[in-house]
Amino acid sequence: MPAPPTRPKLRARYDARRAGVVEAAARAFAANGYHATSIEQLIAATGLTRGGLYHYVDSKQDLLFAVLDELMEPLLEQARAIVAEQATPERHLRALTRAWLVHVADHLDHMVVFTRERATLERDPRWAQVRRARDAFERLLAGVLEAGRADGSFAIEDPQLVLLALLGMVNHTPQWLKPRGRLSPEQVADGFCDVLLDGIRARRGR
Amino acid sequence: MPAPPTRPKLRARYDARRAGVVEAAARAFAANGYHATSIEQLIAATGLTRGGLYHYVDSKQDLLFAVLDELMEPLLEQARAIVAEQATPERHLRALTRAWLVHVADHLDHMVVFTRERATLERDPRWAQVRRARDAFERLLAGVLEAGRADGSFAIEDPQLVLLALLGMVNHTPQWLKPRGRLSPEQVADGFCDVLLDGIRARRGR
Amino acid sequence: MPAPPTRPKLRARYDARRAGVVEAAARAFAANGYHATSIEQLIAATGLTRGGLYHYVDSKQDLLFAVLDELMEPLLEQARAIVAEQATPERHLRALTRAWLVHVADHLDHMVVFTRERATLERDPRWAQVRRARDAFERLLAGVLEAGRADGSFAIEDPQLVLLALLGMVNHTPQWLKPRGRLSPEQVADGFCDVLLDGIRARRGR
Amino acid sequence: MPAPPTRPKLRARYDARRAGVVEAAARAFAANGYHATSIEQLIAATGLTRGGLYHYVDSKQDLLFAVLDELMEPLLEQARAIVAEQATPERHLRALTRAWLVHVADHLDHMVVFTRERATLERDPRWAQVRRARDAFERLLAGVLEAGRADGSFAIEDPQLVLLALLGMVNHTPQWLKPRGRLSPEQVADGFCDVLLDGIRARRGR
DNA sequence: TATGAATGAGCCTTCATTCAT
DNA sequence: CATGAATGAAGGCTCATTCAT
Repeated sequence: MPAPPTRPKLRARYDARRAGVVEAAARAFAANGYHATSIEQLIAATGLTRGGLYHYVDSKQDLLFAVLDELMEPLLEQARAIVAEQATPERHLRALTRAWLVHVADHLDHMVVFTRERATLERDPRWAQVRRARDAFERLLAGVLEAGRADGSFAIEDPQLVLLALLGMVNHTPQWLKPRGRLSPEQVADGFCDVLLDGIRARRGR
Repeated sequence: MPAPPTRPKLRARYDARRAGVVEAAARAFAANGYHATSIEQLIAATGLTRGGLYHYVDSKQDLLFAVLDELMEPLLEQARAIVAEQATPERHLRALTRAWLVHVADHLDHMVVFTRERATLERDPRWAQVRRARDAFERLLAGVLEAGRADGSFAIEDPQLVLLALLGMVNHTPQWLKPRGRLSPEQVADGFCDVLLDGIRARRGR
Repeated sequence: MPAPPTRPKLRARYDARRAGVVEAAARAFAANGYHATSIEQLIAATGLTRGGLYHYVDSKQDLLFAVLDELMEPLLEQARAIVAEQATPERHLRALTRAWLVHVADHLDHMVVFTRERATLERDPRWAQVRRARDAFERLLAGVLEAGRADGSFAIEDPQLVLLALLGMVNHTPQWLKPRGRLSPEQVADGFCDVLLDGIRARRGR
Repeated sequence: MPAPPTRPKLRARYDARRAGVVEAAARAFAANGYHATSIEQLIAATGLTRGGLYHYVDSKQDLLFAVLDELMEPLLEQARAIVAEQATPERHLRALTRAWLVHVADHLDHMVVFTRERATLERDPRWAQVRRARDAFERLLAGVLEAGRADGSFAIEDPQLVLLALLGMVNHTPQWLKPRGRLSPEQVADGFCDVLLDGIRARRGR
């Protein structure tokens, strides 16, 4: 991969093409898995030539990380903005879950790649950065749960387990959520929060 | 792969060795991913030679399905036995979740392989059988939720969403559950059921 | 095998190299048999590398069919041109046999491969096309014999048997014909026709 | 291959089984080619086990030569008996061709193997013996033609070419002759001799 | 800048044969 | 006698990547 062009006009075209490549890679990796996706398929999907692809990309692994960077960083930013606002823990929890699920729904391919290729990635130093972002996001969630416990609005026995339950619900989502399915991402988020907050046991007065 | 021996003595040894191969494959596939695991690594892990491995196995993919068969079929059998017993929906739910989580904890590698290699497998006809078992298990869970709704013990707005929430919690488990971790599989199961049934909202009288 | 280049200059070089590969394959397959010829031998014969060979060829079998396509199609074309001309059946027969034998002599390797690898090929769908060409050629020969019988110049009891006799003579030719042997292909063709037409029995007035 | 048993009773069973193996090998080699036939297929065809097969056979190549020995030696013996009898060259020629074609018809598989696997065999010292038998047979045929020329009954311009024509006709036969086809081997032999002797040109007085 | 030919290590699998039991 | 587990070299093929043009 030669250095990207510096003149703005060329740079714009370059960036657009690289984005297209990453997009195509996300789709292909999600559909067939990273290892089972060949460079050949990628050039077919992008319309580039063999050599052309390597103008925008250092290596196949580079593409994998490019996909993941599009996933975690923006979500983390949003999440930080949400918890920075003044609100009750429940409101924070609901807002975070909504933003999170919308983001997931907008990046189904990226999510699939993220959860599947952990083994592929773990040995690469760049993985640490991706993981840092994910951990930071999870800590924000944990903080909200803790805040609720502290102010008495949540009755949580094992905070870690509750966090893992929520992570499970949402991270499992890409396995079944369809872009134009019965439920919108927001509805799913609300439904999950309802379950998490109130459970499904029938009670008098509900 | 030649036909397995028929004489009982030889057959026993044969079966034991094949089981060892499948076991090693599960570990390797879970650790590195199916595609990134080479036959070379497998023979190193089993102590067999290149050709020797193919006495017990038809192909690498055969091994993948052997791993999955060990996962789904026994769980499904247990689950059927549980729901066959007379009990309240809550008891059924708790028992199912316990059995399920214990099984998952005993087959962490298998689970990791199962959730990760879907793309690898979906084109193979044997996948249909694995999927059928999984679907049957999920239908048992759905049936229990429905029974609770019918007898008024569960207040569920969207049964499918609740089922997906539970599936998410448990299927996500192999990502973090450690064999001798802080919580036993039974504790995790109980914790998940507590959350699912009662939620985390603080209420008077709890 | 990537798609062949489209720019004429590159295409020409590509075609020439592919032809060289097919040529070398014909030689090697004829000398050692298809199965006993390894890709290794082929790359040694072509000067290409392992991977380089696969730029010009899809598979070893592809090479086998490439050899056969060079054999049958051009012969069939020539044969059609010959029978299209106005002439007596004897002249047609002699012209066909000459063209045929010259073609065989120019493609000794291809012929050897063709007659030997039938079993290898018969399961491949491309074999049907090769066979169609061969059948068409044989039908042209049969037509000439029939025309001779119709116009009274040939006295044939069993046309099929005569055709098979001629086919045998010529198809057996690659087993013994040497490129610069005592007899030219034309002489062989004429000799065969003499035998076929007049036999070897001594008669008064010959 | 251990030494064959010497006690007559055991020897008989041994010989019968070995003959069965050779028979199965002939069929398999003819159908699929020598290289494409695996030992696995052979044990399936014979009902023996892997190791059992090697009680009757030294190696796969051994089998190939066993097939060919069944082919050439008996034919040569018959041919010698025929030319040893007092008769005209034409009678000799007709008798030889009949015996030959009957033998070919009874050993279609062997013939196919013989003509196809030349390349496989040529490097083996045992090939010399097979070839010697074949050459001897061809010399007998050549002798008959020569005798006819000498006594004035055959008018032959190029004896070698005529011999090659006849060899071609008959050796090509296994490509199309079916066990219970329209023509018996004897009819085919007679037809070939008719063509070879008298040709197909219409003449007054025929 | 863009091309596509070329690389060569590495992949999964097959196979004839041997030998301890 | 017979078995079938084991061998390990060799097979055909794929693939991410490089580089002369």
